[in-house]
Amino acid sequence: MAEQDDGLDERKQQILKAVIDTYLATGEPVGSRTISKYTDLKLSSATIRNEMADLEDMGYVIAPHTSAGRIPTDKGYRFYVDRMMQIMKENSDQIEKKQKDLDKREKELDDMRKFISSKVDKVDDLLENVARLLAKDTNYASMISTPSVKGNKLKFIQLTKLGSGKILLVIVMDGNLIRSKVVEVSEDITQEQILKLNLLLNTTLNGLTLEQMNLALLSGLESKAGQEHGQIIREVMQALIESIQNADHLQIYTSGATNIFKYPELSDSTTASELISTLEEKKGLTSLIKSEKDSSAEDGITVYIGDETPVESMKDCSVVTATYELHDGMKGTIGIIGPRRMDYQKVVETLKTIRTQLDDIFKKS
Amino acid sequence: MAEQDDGLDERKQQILKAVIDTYLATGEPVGSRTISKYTDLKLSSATIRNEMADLEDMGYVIAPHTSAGRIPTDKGYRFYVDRMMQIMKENSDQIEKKQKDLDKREKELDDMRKFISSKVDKVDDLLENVARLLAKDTNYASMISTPSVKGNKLKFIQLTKLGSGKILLVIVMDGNLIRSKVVEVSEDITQEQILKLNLLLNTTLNGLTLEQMNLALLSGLESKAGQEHGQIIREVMQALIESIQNADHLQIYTSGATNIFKYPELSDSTTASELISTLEEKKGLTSLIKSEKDSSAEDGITVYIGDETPVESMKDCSVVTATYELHDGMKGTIGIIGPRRMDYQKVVETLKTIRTQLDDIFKKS
DNA sequence: GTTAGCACTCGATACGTACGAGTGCTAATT
DNA sequence: AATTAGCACTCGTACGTATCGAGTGCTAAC
Repeated sequence: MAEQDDGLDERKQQILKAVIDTYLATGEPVGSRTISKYTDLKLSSATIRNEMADLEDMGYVIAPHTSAGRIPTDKGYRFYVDRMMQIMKENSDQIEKKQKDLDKREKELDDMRKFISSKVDKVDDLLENVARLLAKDTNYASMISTPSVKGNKLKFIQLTKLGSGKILLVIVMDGNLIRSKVVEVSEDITQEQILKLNLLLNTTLNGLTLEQMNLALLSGLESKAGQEHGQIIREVMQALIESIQNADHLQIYTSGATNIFKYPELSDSTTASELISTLEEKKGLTSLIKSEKDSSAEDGITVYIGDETPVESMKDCSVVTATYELHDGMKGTIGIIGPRRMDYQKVVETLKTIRTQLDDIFKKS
Repeated sequence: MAEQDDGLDERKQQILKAVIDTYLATGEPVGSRTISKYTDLKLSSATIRNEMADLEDMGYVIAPHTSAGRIPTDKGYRFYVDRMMQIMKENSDQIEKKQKDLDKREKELDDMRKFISSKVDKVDDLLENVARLLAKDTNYASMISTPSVKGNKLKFIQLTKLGSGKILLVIVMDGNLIRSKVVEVSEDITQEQILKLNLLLNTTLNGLTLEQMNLALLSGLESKAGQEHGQIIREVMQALIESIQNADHLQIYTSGATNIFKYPELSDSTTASELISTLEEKKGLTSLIKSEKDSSAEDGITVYIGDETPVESMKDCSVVTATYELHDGMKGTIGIIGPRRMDYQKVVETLKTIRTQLDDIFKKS
């Protein structure tokens, strides 16, 4: 019965786990008698009561009122999750999935493959669908961000004269991401000017990432081109710069916001309203998106419990996020938003699976 | 005191209007005494009571329980709205807006102009913003659909060789709508083949609407091109056909879903959940989008009250829709979803204003 | 160290009462 | 004949009280 690092002996840990497990399942405060029967450790309710009193003193559980069972505190959840993650990591090699789950996942994978092959060019639709899938599968709310394309290499730029004063600007990046725009210029541009400009742009910029095309380089290019071709060129370049800067437009898709009504503790009118609002507006979600190097969680999965979340309106929720990678450094974020008493195990597993699938998909294309 | 067409004499109409007006304002059943004081018609509560009893018999109002005031029925609302719309139409010429409103609207208009001029190419963003504006302004939920582009004329098609086996396809339509896609072909295509194909496509298709580019024409073109250029061409054409058919992808933006929590009668957990779900999923909203010629409402404004709505989950709501026009025949739909007791007058006016602004904006571009 | 037993707490539920807004009806008034 | 005053009645809401039971903390026994 050695004391653990957290000051919880083995038995306390088991009891805490039992409390959390049953609370996750039922959503109601769990009493000593329940634990006494539920667990395989042969202990009477009285003993459990004593241990639970200790756990309460240590801040892992709390009793909503005197004569109720205990529910986990954030600290309790945190301990539970950390332990779970550690165990998952240790077992990650010898994970042998249950066949049932495998079949289900395989079906989902198929669905996605089918979908993606039908509309390869529509990354947006894909992500939206993934969000939907996630929400449906987990019964929580989901979000997914478009991967950053800042690190994406430019493949091809093309200017085409459209009509008088109008130029079509098309940018193609690695992974076949396309951005296009019609640029209005004040004076007419000749066919030769366009051809020259095309050549200049492609030779100078080809293979560079959007990041590398910093303002200095571009405006240097602008003045260089300007010397040769005058005012109109400057306008085109200006539009190009804008386009490139806008190309990285971060977008977030959400789904299953109404799933939160499945959890009474979140169904309260104002809580729900705020929550759904943030999911609808999307702006508030950016703080959930992983920064470049999130060294703390090397596997890219982060769990925020209750107050830990950076999003104000999610104080009563837990949030699990994972990152997926397009290729080197181009990360997107997937997130699940649910009640504190979410099925962390399942969510983490699901996120891992989906992440892998996304990685595969993007690697292929 | 002549009997009106609806069997409601002038006084009953006034009382009905008074009931609805105050109910719209307060959201609570209104009693006879309130009316007696509120209106300018000098009548005692007893008289009002008698009249209200009549109105109840005729089905215009209903008492939620014996000792409560009356609330309007759908029939009552319908009468009210019809009358309002008629009056608005009659007065449409001599509408002199209150300066306050004008200022406010003008500010909104400015906001939109500013926004639109900054990102002319992003129709999507514009519409999303309009939805947001509407929701914020009215305190109801809003939706807006992208205008159909089936009637849009093709301005320009361009194929460009990207790399081995990859061709960039760009379609530019009237109003500078751009669709682009990367097409993968099994064999390489030569530069000359591409040039020829470009010429063929532009000469044949230029100026046609997407509608006119029916399958027959395109597949005719396909076989014609195919004779000259072989298998690869067929693949390109196939992609083109797909692109054109997908170009008209109807999209719906919604905003302010959480506004419904401002109305207790909709805040019930399941009602709200269903409602927000439909707004989130968007699919169910297509039935609100106006068909080609909705002759019944010549001004393009339609009011659905309660059960009248075609959307199942909105049985407890009222929905007001308006159409805006890009140009001939290219219509989009704007909609407001709120409680039965919505401020119909304000909503209709707001929709009319926004519609006009949208029309202006699209005519200009 | 564990457990049985017991008094105690407190939320949930049910029920009774008081209150008041609003009605319908009748009789008086204009 | 239409309007109004008056009054008994209805019913939802608020509130206080009683009961119940799940679960606790504590003490004493094992």
